[in-house]
Amino acid sequence: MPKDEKLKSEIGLGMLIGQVHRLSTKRFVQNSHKFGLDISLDQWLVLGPIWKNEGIAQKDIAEYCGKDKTSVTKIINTLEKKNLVVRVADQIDHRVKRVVLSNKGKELFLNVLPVIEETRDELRSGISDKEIESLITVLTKVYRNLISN
Amino acid sequence: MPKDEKLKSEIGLGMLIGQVHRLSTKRFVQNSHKFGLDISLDQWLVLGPIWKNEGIAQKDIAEYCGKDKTSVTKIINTLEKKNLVVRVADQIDHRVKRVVLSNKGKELFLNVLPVIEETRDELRSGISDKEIESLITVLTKVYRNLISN
DNA sequence: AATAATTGGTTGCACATGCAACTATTCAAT
DNA sequence: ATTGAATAGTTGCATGTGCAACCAATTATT
Repeated sequence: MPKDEKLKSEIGLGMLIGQVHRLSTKRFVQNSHKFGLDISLDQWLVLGPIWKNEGIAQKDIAEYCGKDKTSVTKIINTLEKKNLVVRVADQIDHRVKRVVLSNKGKELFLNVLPVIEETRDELRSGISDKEIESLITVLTKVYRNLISN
Repeated sequence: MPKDEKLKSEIGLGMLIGQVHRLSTKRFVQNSHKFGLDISLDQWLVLGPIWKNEGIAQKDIAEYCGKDKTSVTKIINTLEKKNLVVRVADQIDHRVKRVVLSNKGKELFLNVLPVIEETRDELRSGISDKEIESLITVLTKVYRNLISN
């Protein structure tokens, strides 16, 4: 009956990755609520490149956070609805839209940092740095196998 | 400009897992199309326990494949629309619905096996068994950290 | 300069997920 | 036996994803 028994016995790598992915995004949202915040992990991932690069174009956001451009469009829609970011049309190239953080967005960004920290600590609890490093190394190899489409 | 450079430099474990998860489900679907099939990875994951255990109840499917019961409900809806499975009300406990594969479902299940194999090989290409094993070991630790809610 | 190809972004459709609220049925406790 | 949990499943809402088709603006070609 213990869930990990079952998992270990009959489940492939792909499923394990799916589980961890789902559970960790869930945990992030739960933790953000504990801190009185309301943001999803994917919204956070899109906010990141905007923070680092004010006025970044949407296509660059997509590249930075590894998302499809349609996903980015839609996440920015919800960020805009929440008044966290603003879209500004580029004056030179009228196709591109540049995205800027509002004050509310900047504030939220800073407030989320402890949530990131806590979630990260929870994920890594009882796991050595060496193990995490090897995890990242191998996972990166899998990643490379996948992007070479 | 190489994507993995960017990833390695500034991206956390959570994001890496997300990337790998998304890309691998995508790859599975692409491969299923190459074999002339039309099924998603999650539909396949739900089909699995039904294959192994004809007439399994939905709540047990959820537990086997680590999904929320609402997700299972909806995936079974689409499997039923595709005529791959049938819901049968339990005659003793009128709350539970037992799910059974149709002939079409059984056929599809068998046809998907090579897709699984190919996708798996692509993911693991150039990665030693030892590395995969360590990946699974550490990922399982992360998983355990997450299920202990 | 006119046409064709490319690029940035959006929209619609189908699918998957979590949560909360809900129905219906079964089980427990008094 | 009646009332009060607990359980199995569904539904609605908000969010996120991929794909294909699309628009508008920008480059390339000739």
